[in-house]
Amino acid sequence: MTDKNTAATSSDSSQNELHGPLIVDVLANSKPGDSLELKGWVRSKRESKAGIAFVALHDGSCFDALQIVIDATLENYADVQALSAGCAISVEGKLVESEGKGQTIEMQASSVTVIGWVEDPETYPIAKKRHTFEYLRSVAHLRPRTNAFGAISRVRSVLSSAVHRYYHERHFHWVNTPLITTSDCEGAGELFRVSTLDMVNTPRMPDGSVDFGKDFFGAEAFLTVSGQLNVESYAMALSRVYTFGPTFRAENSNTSRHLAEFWMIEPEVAFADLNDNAALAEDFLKYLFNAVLNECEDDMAFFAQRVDKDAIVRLEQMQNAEFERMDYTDAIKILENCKKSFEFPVSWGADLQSEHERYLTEEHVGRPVVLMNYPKQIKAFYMRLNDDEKTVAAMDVLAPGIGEIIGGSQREERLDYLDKRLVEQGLDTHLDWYRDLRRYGTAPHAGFGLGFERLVNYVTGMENIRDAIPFPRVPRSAPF
RNA sequence: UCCCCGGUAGCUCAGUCGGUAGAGCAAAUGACUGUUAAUCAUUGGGUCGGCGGUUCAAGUCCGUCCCGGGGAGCCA
Repeated sequence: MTDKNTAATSSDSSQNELHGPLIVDVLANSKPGDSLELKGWVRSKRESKAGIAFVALHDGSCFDALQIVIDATLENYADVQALSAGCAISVEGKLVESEGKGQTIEMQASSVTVIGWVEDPETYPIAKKRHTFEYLRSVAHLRPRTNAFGAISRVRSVLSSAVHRYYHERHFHWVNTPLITTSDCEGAGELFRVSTLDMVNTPRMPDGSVDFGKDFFGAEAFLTVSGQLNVESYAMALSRVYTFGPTFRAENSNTSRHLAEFWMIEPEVAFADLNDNAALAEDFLKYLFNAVLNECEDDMAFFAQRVDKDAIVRLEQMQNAEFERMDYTDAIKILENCKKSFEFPVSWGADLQSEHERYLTEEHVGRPVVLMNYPKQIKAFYMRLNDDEKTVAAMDVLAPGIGEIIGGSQREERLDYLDKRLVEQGLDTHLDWYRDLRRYGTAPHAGFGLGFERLVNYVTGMENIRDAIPFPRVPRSAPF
């Protein structure tokens, strides 16, 4: 489809040829005296009836709006007077140094064209006032027009780009694992069924059970809960790989940290052990934080001012701090010996509760903690059994304020050990293809999963994961 | 799924002892020659989440359902 004659390939500023410059370009590159045309939406309008109107024009390309100064002598000034928040307009004019205090540069308009009116300013859901995040969730199709959701969107996009850049620079290859799977044992959570069967007249087997052989894939199918098993097969050929895509869990989880549809990043590295895995997780997170600090200065300043005053400091301090690495067994000792009284008991062999994780990362250490080597009975079948035969080479990265942000492990590469775990978990009749990876040139390998929305929240200081994804899907709610 | 809290104007909330509703913001209109969440004045705006019950009378009390928030479990 590429064509050397298209405009996009004939210029080094191709983005500008779509419809004139964006405000981000103007603020970075233009100077007083330049004439240009801008298109965007009205954030606010202040006017002095006797002769002048100020419109804050926003196009989402950056945090800032550009102030447009409009003289009453303009022939369609009545239109300008009728503008309200949300109107789409096109403005031609000349950049001038601002006489006002809030900005250094502004545009003196020579013409203003209204592209789209707001039909009823009083009921426009994004009125020129503060709104709660809770309310904005109910107008998720309009909330990107606010400062906060504009900023979240740009940070999310920059993070996503940095994820790919980080791995690309280190010769990891992006593998697009399937979203539909017929294996019901990927090891995490409840699954969403994918089916084209008639739910009213369902085909049945003689014993009355559903005949999934007649279903679209000829077998029971689900939305994936993880791309890990699939991406392991590519790690066993391309050495360094990662997935980055949507994931689905049909858990009835009603918390500020869970979504039914979320994005996950899962690197998988051949010939790596658990320590390599922990080092990768730490280096990766630091790279992402650094990217946001460098590329989203204005957006981060907004979060620090309006959402979480520590938003920037937290990421800056991370650059120098080593993540604390701690064995599960040592963590249990710390929890048992600390004076704090917990609601749930602490004992070796039990999974840590939220309150325990929070104590470790927030109070005991005060920065991210990598917890390693968990009891095998509380972890998944694919995690590598340690020499003590009691623990597996698993790790969780816990972050202050957000809890588990990464979960990963060194994988069991020895077929006999893997088979033993599969039998223990009653999965031995499945996953022959996964066993093949251990039969043909097996090798140590390790990887982890990073919840992308949890990362977005950690970076921005936002508290509810429903605000970290454009259109959140949670139990009993998938509007838009 | 469990435990708490909530649902009243476009938004955020108040509403006393049960007696048919109020504020701020937003909006509209007007005033002001440079505003910055402009300011000042005026005006309009209500199925009090749904259903049922108690009562002469319910926003208010009772039951139930729905929706939202916080926390827990599960996890990323």
